[in-house]
Amino acid sequence: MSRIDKKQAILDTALTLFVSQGFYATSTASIAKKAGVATGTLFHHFPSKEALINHLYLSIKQEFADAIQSKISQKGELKTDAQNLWQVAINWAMENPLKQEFFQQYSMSPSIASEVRLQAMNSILGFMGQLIKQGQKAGVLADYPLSLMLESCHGQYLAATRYFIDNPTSWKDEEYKRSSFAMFWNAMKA
Amino acid sequence: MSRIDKKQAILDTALTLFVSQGFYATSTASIAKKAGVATGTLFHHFPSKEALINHLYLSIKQEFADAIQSKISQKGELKTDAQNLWQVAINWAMENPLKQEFFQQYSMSPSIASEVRLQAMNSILGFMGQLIKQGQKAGVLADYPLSLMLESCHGQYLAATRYFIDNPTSWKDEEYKRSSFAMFWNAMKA
Amino acid sequence: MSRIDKKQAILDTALTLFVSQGFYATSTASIAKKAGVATGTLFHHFPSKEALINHLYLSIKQEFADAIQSKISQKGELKTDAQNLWQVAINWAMENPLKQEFFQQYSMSPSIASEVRLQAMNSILGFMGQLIKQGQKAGVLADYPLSLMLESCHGQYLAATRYFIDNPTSWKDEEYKRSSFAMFWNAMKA
Amino acid sequence: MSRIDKKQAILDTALTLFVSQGFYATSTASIAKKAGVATGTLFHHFPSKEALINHLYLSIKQEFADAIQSKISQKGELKTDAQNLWQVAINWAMENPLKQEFFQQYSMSPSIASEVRLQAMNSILGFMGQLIKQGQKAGVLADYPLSLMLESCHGQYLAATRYFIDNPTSWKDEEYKRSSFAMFWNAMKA
DNA sequence: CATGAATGAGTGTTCATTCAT
DNA sequence: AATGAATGAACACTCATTCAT
Repeated sequence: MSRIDKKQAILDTALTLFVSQGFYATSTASIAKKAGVATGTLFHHFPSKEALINHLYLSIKQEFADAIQSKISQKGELKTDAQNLWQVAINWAMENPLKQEFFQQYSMSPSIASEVRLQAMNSILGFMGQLIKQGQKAGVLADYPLSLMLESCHGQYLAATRYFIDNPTSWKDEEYKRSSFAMFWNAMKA
Repeated sequence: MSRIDKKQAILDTALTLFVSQGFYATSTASIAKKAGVATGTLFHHFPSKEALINHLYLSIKQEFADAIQSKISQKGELKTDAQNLWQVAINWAMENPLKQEFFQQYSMSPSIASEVRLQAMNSILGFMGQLIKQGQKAGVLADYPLSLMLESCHGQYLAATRYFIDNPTSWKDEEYKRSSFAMFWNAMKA
Repeated sequence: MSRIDKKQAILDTALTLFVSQGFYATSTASIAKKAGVATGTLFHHFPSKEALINHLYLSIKQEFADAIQSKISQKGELKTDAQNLWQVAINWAMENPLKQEFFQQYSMSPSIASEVRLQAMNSILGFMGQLIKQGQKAGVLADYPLSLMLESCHGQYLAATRYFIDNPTSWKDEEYKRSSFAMFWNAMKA
Repeated sequence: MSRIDKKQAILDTALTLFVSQGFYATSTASIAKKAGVATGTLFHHFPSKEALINHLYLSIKQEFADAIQSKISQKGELKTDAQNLWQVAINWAMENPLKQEFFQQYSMSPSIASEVRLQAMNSILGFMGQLIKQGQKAGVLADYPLSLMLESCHGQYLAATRYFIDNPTSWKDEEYKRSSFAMFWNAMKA
């Protein structure tokens, strides 16, 4: 196993254990053991357990942002774009349930340094903010305060993924898919 | 200080410390000290630290449910009722920011036994479920799957309180108040 | 074993182990085990290993100062007083070889906080300083700079106890006893 | 940087760090880093951390012995020779404060193997022993037991250098210089 | 020779919990 | 019921040392 493999093995194992047992109930020793490395190796790559979870948080947020932005295109028809975005975002969650679960658990938790949380939030919200402003200019979206809309979007997304991850078959059901987008869209439309 | 006072002091202090430092970063000794009781006393009232936070969770959820249900009345006009409900619910959060923050942090956290979480959830959602079903029968609310709507409601509520607790002055601003309800209502309306 | 007994057992054991193995080679666990208490108990009485050795250092210095000052009397004839002082001080060292060894090892070591070292030093040196000044005024002692004389006294005392502890039978030999005092006294006399 | 340069860099850095932080508080990694070499390199030159400090101790003792012996000459007048010796020895300490401080800290510490300490001691004391014996034969020095006098000399030297290193300007003051030698000499003279 | 990633035994310290008073 | 000293398992983290490159 190469250097990079070891680092990745630590990150992967940490993700699994943090989600299934929680941050504090997961000892660094157990991460190292399950990842197949020595305890010291974990601390060779990450200066502390805190640094490990922060790194995990940021890298997953980045991975999510990259996945979304690479797959959506703006063709002009905003509702279609939004529908596409919603589908891609929830698809990502369905394909990465562990990572999504990680967000659900740690987005509000004091285990993640608040500055890290902010930094991650802004990278995504900047992008969403642009979209919403465009929609408002075009008269398609309601003129609610931007920051409130962003928080609402985020809340709806968390709620929808929570639901579909707990009930994965529903995501294959067109009625559920359509309903979830409808609630998301109607909340914001003009 | 009487028995009951001591028990309450422990609960109050635990709430404050769990929210500001997190469950695992808060030692039972520090709770006892700040509450002005001996370390052993905490364990006379609660068999374990886990039992303490579970008790806290359930009692706050109950307090919330009581506060809501005592203040809303169903006059027949569903939208007005909903508006009233939304306002009452967010008011409660604004008046009890520590308790609301506690929900935000622990609703998704493995610190709370999942059965306790479910139990608390159902007591509130049962009530909400009734309201939504009525609205659908009356043709005022859209016919989306009930469980999905409940999750969405919950998500919107969490998002809104998150926002207003972070920006308390906005809750005095009619535009923000109206906007937040509009998003909540439009998401669900027929 | 009572509370105080446990604390004392910890101090006694720490003294023995610190002297025989050194501060860093002595684990807190080994101190606790040999003292017959749990590891946590050590930290119940001393907030840290550092605090333990500092406490040890100060309490032994105090014990030495008390022992000396209780046994010497100033009759006016300074040389006789000095001889008495020298004998009492070395006797103390011979009767407390562990404590003397502790000084030898830790008086110069960075294991003891420098402020603690200073504090201890001053309590003894204040007393010695008085004696020397009296001797100078009486014309019995040479008019060397006081601080230099104090350092020299200390050095002679450390050297003598080092020697007699390594060669305990010599302390019963009048020639050695007389010689050691002669060097001490002649160094300072007018 | 050549092999020898690297080895010297390691020794120099080790000296600095051992003195300023203590042996156990100085990690081999920190020595290597500050010396500008890899961690493994340190272990190419010294089989262990222990070996490193022992080497350091012996080489500095040797350096001291060489410096002293190269600069003193025995002209016959013992007091003058002694004065010269005292001055040269303290001068060396003043010019090599780090190395002197190293002795102060480690001469009594268990960090240095006791056999190494003895070996170093004897190389110097052998030389001093000769001088004292000559002085006694010539009737200039008192007939105290030799081993006791050697220990006393050493103690006075340590005390004097401690003082002058802490108060470097005093060493330029003739009064202090004269006083320190006077105490040293009077202690031993016949 | 030189490197630095990897190792894993060992450390100081914490803390939920117990129990004699 | 209330206390707080005592417990000891568990933890995050360190570090001298090794060895493949």
